[in-house]
Amino acid sequence: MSDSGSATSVQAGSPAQSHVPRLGRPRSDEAHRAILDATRDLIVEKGFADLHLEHVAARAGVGKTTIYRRWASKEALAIELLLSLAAPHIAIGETGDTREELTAAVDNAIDGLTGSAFGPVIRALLSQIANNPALGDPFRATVVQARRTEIAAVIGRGIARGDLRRDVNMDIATELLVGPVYFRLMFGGELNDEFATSVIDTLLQGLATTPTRTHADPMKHHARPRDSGHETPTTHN
Amino acid sequence: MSDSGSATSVQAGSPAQSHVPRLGRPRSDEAHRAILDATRDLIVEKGFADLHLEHVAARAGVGKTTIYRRWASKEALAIELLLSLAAPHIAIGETGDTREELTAAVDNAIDGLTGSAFGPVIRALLSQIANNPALGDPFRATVVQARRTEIAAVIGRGIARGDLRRDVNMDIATELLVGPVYFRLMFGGELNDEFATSVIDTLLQGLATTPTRTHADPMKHHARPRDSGHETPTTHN
DNA sequence: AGAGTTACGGTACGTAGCGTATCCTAACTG
DNA sequence: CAGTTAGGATACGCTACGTACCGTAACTCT
Repeated sequence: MSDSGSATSVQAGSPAQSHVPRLGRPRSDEAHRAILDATRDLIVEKGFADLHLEHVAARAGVGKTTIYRRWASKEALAIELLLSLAAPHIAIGETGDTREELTAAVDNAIDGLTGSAFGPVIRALLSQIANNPALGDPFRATVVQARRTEIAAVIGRGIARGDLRRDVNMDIATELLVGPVYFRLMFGGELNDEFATSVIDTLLQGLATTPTRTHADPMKHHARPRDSGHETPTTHN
Repeated sequence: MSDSGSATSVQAGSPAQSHVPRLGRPRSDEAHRAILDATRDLIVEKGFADLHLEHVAARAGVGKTTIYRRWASKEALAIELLLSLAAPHIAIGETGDTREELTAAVDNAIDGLTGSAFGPVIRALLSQIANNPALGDPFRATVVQARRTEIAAVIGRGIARGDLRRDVNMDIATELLVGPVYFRLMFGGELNDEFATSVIDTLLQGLATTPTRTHADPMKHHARPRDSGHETPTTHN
């Protein structure tokens, strides 16, 4: 198993990478793709719980052996599929308009979940991601991290433009932007443009640089929201 | 908790409720509890995918038959367990302080997920909730709906006190409050008081009555009494 | 060209959990 | 008491698991 040389635990690594011509018959890229495609289709059709490698092998037209030789488990196969599906839905273009870019962040997440196989696959793998570090860690290290970075860049640009508060917590902001999307994915609700707009509308009031020092609100959160025991911004009424 | 007799589709119902003494030997409450407890322990230990009813039966000290007589499937058993675990973490007390109550909403979610078996169980069942209507529908109809209602009440009180904008969308607000919690549950991150405070801090600026207008529906809602029409701070620097 | 090496698809195997059926016993009603 | 329903236990056929083995295919090295 010289293949596992760099592989930490889960991933098999695509054979196309190895330019070093190893001994013996090389692994078939065709089989690799066929297996991933069959896995994708079967997860979408039946869900992860009813994904059986014997069926994958049959649909992909390969032997069971070929699958087991490359992936240690159903989960390992699934995470590679998941990562390959997630990639196209991360990047956010720079338009110069902060609101547009933030909306794009939410729309990106929605599109990924509704417009491709990524949605069904991640839905099927949520529990594994949340529970199984062998599957969750690579996902967090790539997909989640990439999205956080992308959104942080958007927020950074928004701050630079003067549109957003300078003390915005990037992580919290990311979670506020994307959390509702995943909430609806799990617990029901439409995932459409109107939803994205509402999230941004509601959220921007907190992210935008606003003259919060109105008469009603005695400018509590200026730099650090945690110092000086926070009296509520709840007004007296 | 579960009611009696009316076995709709998923639920089996606890026999304790039925005051009508039906014929024959009554079902054992003791066995019922033992099964649910064993299910909880095994889900926490091994996850839903590796939950096997034969193991549940063995650990609970009952026959497999007894489980199958009461629950139609592994999922049905799991949803009853889940609902019984979720109940204690929904209600939000009325303190008169809007910020406190909103924080309580987030803390409630966090406490439920970190301080009881509910967290591990729901983590294990996320995929099922998202994918399997037999499990997801009852969950949404009870737990999710209850939380939405509770938070809507908090927001309603905040509006009445003049602390929150009158045009707040209850659903969006709920998702913004709780979504980040579930996001971290799935994708990593601390679930503690500091996190809750940050979420509220960031979010309140959007929910609190502040003289900011975003972009959509320019002024179809109530006129803004306290401030002159402010420009959108979000775009076109 | 031939030897060596590795991957291929296919098949067979023991293991494990599924969900059902069947058994006899236990508990409760009338 | 008979009638009815639930209890634990066991056995069954089914399906998928993961491994081992087969003969063949593809590639490298000498």
